[in-house]
Amino acid sequence: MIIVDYSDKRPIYEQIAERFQTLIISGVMEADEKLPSVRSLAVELSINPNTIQRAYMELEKDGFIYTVKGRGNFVKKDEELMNRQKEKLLAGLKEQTMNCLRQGIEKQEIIDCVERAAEGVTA
Amino acid sequence: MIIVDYSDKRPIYEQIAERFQTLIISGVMEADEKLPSVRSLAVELSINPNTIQRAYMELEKDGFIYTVKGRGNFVKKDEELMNRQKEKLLAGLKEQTMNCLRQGIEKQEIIDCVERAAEGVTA
DNA sequence: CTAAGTGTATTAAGTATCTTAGTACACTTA
DNA sequence: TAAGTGTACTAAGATACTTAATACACTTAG
Repeated sequence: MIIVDYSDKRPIYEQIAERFQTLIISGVMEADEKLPSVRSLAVELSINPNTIQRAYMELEKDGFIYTVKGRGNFVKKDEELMNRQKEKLLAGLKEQTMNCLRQGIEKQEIIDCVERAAEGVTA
Repeated sequence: MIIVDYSDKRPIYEQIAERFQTLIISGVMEADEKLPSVRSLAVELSINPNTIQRAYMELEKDGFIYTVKGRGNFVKKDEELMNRQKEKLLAGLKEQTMNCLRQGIEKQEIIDCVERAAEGVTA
C-alpha cells in the first residue's frame, strides 16, 4: 500500500504524505477510515516513527486527515478540499502543457498524448 | 534572462541548468551561441562561481552544451537530443494526465485545460 | 483499574546536500 | 604578456532529512 523509494530525491515524509493523498482523493481510502498508527507504519516500512509523524502532520495541515488523540488519524473528506485539489492538479497540467508548447511540441501531439493516457486509465 | 528563485526548494544549480535548457530547446539560444562565462554569470547573479560551474556541468552531461577550455561554453544542438527531450516532456505530460484521470477529473476537462493553455501560448 | 495502543513533544546526534570561499593551474585570445 | 576562460581541489558553513531515545496525555479493551 505504501512504498518508499530511496532512489527518489524527495524526502520520505513527503513521499508518504503524497501516497496517502492519492489514496484518499482517488477513493481507495474512504472518509473516516483509519490510517495505520504512527508506530505500526514505522515498523512496517522500517523507518523512524518521527518520519511518519511528519508525514501525518503534513496531511493534517493540508486537510486530508484529522487526528483524535489516543485513537489515531482518520481520512477527512469534504467537497471544498476535493475541488481545491482538482484545481491544483489542473493548474500543474496547464503549466506542463505550456512548457511543451513553448518547446515546440504541436498542440495536436499533446491532445493525442492525453487521449492515449485516457485509454490507459479507463481500460 | 536567468533568474534564481530563492523560494524554490530546488538547488540553484538545477534552476540555472533548467533555465538554459529551456532557452536552448525553445530556440531562444541558437547552436554554437556562447553562454555567459562562469565568473561573469556568478557576478551577475551574486552567487558563487562554483555553483554556475555545477550548472554547466549538468548541461554538458545532458548534452545541451559543449565546452572549449580557455574559450567558454557553447550551445550544442542535434536532432537526436531534441527528440529525446520531446519524448521526455510528453512522458511527463502523460504521467500528469493519468494522475488527473485517476483522481476523478474528466477527460474533457483535461482537453479543455490543454486548449486554454494553447491559447495563452499562441497569443 | 490496568495495560496496551494511540498521538504528541522534546532534545540530541548523524548524514547528506547545497553553497560559499579561497586558491591554483592550463588554455586561448587580444 | 595580460586578461579572460574552464577546471580542480580543499575547507567550512548552512540547511534539511532522518534517526534515536525518552516522556506525557489520551483512549480503549480486558
